[in-house]
Amino acid sequence: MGRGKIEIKRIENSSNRQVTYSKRRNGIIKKAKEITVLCDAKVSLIILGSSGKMYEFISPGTTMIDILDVYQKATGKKLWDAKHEHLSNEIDRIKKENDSMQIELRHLNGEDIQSLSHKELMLLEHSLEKGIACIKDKQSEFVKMARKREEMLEDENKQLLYELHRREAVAAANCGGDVYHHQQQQQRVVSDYQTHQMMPFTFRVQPMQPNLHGSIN
Amino acid sequence: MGRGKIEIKRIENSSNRQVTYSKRRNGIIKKAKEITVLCDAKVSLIILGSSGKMYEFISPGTTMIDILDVYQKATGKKLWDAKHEHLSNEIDRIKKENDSMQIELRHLNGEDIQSLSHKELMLLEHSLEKGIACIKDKQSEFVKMARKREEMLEDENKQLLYELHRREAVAAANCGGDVYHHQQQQQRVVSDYQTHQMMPFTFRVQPMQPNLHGSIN
DNA sequence: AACTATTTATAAGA
DNA sequence: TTCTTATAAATAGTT
Repeated sequence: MGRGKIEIKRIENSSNRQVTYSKRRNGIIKKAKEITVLCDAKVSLIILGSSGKMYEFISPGTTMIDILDVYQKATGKKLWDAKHEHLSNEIDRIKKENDSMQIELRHLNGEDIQSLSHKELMLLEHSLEKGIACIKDKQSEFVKMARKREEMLEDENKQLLYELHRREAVAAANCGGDVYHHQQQQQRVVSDYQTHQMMPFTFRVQPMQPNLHGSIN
Repeated sequence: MGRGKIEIKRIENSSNRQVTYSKRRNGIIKKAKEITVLCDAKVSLIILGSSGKMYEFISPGTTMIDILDVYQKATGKKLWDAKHEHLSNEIDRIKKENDSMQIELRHLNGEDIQSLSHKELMLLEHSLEKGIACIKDKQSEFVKMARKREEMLEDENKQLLYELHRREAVAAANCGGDVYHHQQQQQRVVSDYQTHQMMPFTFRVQPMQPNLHGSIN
């Protein structure tokens, strides 16, 4: 289809080849568009010339991925499947692990235990009791810690109370005189007064109730 | 290019469309081959008709994967990368689920509870106790079942024992005479003797101990 | 890039 | 489907 007939073999003249490439490339893409419209066909067409520039046509209404999925199924060739097989296997493996954990959790919650044997129930119970024992341990630690803090606060209160009374006595004796005379005697407790300069405050003198039911952390 | 000019729009007549599809499909594939030879081009062409059958042409000297690699780089579109990403995300998601279940399981086993607050420990303990309660329920069912079976066996034993004594008495009276005279009186129990023909056996006369610690199932 | 002679593709008919 | 053929379309070589 041209001024002369040509053999279908590589065009040796580079610029002729380039021109022919350009013309025929457009021709093919046009044909691809036409068959898409005329015949409801799905076409994927990629053309790479020696320049490296890429030309493509994908029928509207589909995607490269759709077409390649069909291609893979039809040819049995693997494009990305091989790469994904490994990931898919990984997913399966983890999902199984997941399922068995889910079952274990349900059992530990006392759900779905209809199918368990007596022996399995015994093991389960044992496990639960071990869990409770650990938690009770931990909780008694909390209680001990609370007691200790309580005792410390109580001691501190007593000392503060003592110091307060002592100062009141000194103040009464000196009647507006040198209030700070003995202030180095009780190092730890007095240090707060040095910064607060006799700010008014209240003492807790009753021991704290152990706080077992609120959050400590 | 035919007897008449046609508009480029869907061919409504189905058989015409099919014929045109077939002709043009061959035409495009021929053109693809030609441009490959004439111009050193690399072509990937996939055509899907409404029949579902796939036609393809890949320039000799290259592969679909080669061309698609270029395609991905040129377009920035993700073909298998997209799927890859999706699978990776899926794995991440499941792994997280996995981890949290693992932690929950460890907590239920009383492990790794150092970091838990008092409140969390309370919830955990409550959950464990609920689990134990469910299991104890189930176990008491087992015990009831065992009791029931035990009672049934005990009754049966009593009846068998009674029957045995009766026969011994009859045998002593008749002294080798008609042993089977009254054998229809106790239907259910006697039926076994009919098949076993006075085989020697032992009775259990003590009640069974409840079997709570072995497997019943 | 435009032109155009010619080849090629193909629409319609058999 | 396939063949035929008139005609449309593509394009090789030219400008």
